[in-house]
Amino acid sequence: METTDFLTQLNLSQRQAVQHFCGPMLVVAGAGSGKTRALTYRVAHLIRHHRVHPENILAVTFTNKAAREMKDRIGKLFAQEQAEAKYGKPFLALTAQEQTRLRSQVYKNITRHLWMGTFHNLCARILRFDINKYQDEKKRRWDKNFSIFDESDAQSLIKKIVTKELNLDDKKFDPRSVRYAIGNAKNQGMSPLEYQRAEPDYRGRVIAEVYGIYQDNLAANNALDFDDLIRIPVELFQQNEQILGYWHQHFNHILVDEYQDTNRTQYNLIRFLATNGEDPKYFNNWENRSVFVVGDVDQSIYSFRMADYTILLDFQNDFGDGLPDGDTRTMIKLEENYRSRENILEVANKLIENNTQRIDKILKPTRGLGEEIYCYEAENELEEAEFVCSKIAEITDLNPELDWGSFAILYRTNYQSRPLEEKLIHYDIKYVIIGGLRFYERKEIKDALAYLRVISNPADTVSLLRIFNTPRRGIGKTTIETLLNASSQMGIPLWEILNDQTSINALAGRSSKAVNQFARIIQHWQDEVENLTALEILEGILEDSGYIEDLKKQGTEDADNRMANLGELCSAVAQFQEDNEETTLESFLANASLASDLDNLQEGQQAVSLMTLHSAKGLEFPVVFMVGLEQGLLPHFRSIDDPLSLEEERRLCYVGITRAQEQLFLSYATERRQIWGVRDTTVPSDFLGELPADLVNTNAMKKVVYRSTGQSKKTQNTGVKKAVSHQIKNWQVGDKVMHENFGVGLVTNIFGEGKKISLGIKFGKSQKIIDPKIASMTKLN
DNA sequence: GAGACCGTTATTTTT
DNA sequence: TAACGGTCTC
Repeated sequence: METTDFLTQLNLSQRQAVQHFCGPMLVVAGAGSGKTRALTYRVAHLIRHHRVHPENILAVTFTNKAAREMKDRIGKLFAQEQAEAKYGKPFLALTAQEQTRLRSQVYKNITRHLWMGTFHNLCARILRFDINKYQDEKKRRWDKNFSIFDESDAQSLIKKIVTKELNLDDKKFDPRSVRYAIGNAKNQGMSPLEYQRAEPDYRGRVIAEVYGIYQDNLAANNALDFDDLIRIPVELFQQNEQILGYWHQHFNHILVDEYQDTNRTQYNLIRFLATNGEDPKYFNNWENRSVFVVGDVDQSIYSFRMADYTILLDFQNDFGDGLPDGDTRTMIKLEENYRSRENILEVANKLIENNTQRIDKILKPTRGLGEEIYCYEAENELEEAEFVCSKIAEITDLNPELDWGSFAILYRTNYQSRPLEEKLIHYDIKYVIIGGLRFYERKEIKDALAYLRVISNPADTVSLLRIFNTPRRGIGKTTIETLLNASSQMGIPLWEILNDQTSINALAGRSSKAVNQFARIIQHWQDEVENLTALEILEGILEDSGYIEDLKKQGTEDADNRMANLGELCSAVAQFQEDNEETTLESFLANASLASDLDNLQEGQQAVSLMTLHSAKGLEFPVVFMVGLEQGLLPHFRSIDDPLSLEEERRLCYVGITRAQEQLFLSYATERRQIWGVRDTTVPSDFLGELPADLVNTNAMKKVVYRSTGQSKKTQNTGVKKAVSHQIKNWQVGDKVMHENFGVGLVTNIFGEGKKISLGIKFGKSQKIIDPKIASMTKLN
């Protein structure tokens, strides 16, 4: 339990960080160096020692989970302190009732007032106050009930614009890359018009046009996407000195965690708030004011989301005194690692040394040497999964104190979870998947939220269309088209038409009864929005809309599953209401769109955690398995040719390694199911070669029990497979191939043997002779 | 208006 | 391989 005089529990650098009061400060914090602790204690120290009001502290975390945990820890610190002040004994010695009383008091007086959350969360909060004062270059406006569109909402909206509204070829203007370009523009603070000026060629003009229509659509739906949540406050601050002044005054102390993963817009937001819009170089009014950022360039893994670690590298020149490491008063390095065993750290240190883009820093061990690090070569991804499972079983047998919650399996891409799941089930090991198909992206959850959104924000036509005929209530394409047509010609949201019975009767023809009934249900719950809690509305609308009944009627396993998920959603709403002492629909919705799957990761759940390396950032586990260490997977093939992207892949690997406290297992498969169910041979990751050979045991691991899955695979050359298997395939007449230029073909002849083999292949009508070592061609099964 | 069927196409990472 | 979207039929 953490005691009140927390300063004594810190090392010198940590203490310096915690005691920092005013002015800028950069904390360079390596993995496992106790930076969360430093952040937590500093917030507590500001409140307790410097008498800063919690309301005046803005703390940005990378996930909601991190924010919740930090609030929780701060709450505990104060509860402890007050237990001693009031009752003269430690918190845990109080009765349960006294404990609850104290904790809710601390919540009411302190933690509740902190502005602590992700950029998106905090900005959404700011916008609920001020978005009605914003209008963009085309006079588009929003009001405080705005919906937040997630990535898939945004994507399908853009697809609709590209294919339906502009009649463009979605091969040439792939909605995903268009979305990416728009996101890019937004994160550089560019409006559609500015983008058009910056990219005047044909493609740029088209994208600018899509961007403009996209913003029209968002505004018409009273909706924002993730990027807008941050971009709009920044623009608002630029436009309006008074609003900026207000928030600048409000947030005296700004803390940012994971600063290496902020992007330009987020940086601008911080800069505006900290210096009231002035150039940080010349800003010197730091009285009662600070910017305190914590980060680690070696763990910057979000450049695909426009994160830019040079923002961290520039901090010293930007806000700081710019002095060299020895003399500076605006930078502290935390290098002692309290998490991992020495050999794990050494492997991590050696790996990351290969990167050029860094601040010089090593992880210093404090915990002594640990178990040997193993690297296992599997034949394929199923056997790799087999290895992981049998190791978990073996380790839990030998160490009764470890439960399944002590293990994590980390991979590069979500689809790698499948074979692992299969084997975990086979071994009867309990597991949780973090990420993948996220809870809030499931169909039934999105449907339920769409109902809630329409109730809260009737202008949200995207959500309205989602549920209009879900469950089936006999409203078809023609009816919807007629109604939509009317709404666009009159320039009003679809709901305005549905809200009026006469309009429905005039337009909907045969379906008017069904449409009217639907409209009445929505109206009913809209009327109750002020009187009822979010939970009551959710349960009511699920029943009223016939959604639950429809699922019950189906009676399939899938439908049962969906019902269970809806039940879980109800519990989530209940939980939210309890945690936040806030029961309005509006506040729940604001939160739900931004919730991530990581939020569901509960400690002490006694299940093995499966997640991507990205999701694993900030977490730690006694035993870590990193699977799929192959060229093309880690590093991912899309990053392999670009040196800077390759460095990011290396950081990703580094993040994975540094999650392990006691023991680390690495593995790769020599043959892997790739795309379209086609098997292919693989090459071990280059990163493995960068690890110190004397610390990683690559032998000794083959004797894992292999539980046969049915087909016995006979490979002739197991011993040398690693070196040559990606070059030599055993070709036979009748093999099918996929050729990059000629498509699918059938092997009809084989000429020569061994390395000098050539193949006669029939592609449709034409016959060709091809050297398989040179051709870009893969063998199909 | 609903459901079946077939062909196409996609896998990086996430707030 | 699997999931999705478009088309066709009743």
